[in-house]
Amino acid sequence: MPTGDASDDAKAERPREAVYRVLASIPEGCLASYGQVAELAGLPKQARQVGRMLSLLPRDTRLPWYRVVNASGKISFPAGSPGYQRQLEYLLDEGSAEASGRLRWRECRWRP
DNA sequence: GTCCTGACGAGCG
DNA sequence: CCGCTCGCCAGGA
Repeated sequence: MPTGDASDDAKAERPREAVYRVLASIPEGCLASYGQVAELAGLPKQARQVGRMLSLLPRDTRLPWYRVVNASGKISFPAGSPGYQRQLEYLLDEGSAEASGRLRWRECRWRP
């Protein structure tokens, strides 16, 4: 076999799994930034990749995607959009946000 | 192959 | 605090 592309497939799925793992490890009541998740997943400087993966998650996923916000400490959906509303709901539920929509940032360190 | 887009982030004025 | 630019990288047209 002239090429070792079989390992490429496995390689392509590694980042995805790593992100899911980190995502699932975010403690309830905490918030993490895309960049933080990317770094913990071994993908430094690739916050956008994390965002893209989250956008591909099925609606019925059990992963706490809503605990991920941007580095400004805000929801990365346009205010008022469906995604924004949904995420805000979850965060209100966990006490990570106020009714006004303002998020309560907490410096959370955890072990993935 | 190139060009544009995107649930981002840091830097600068 | 706001808006703009550039860097990063995967996907789709």
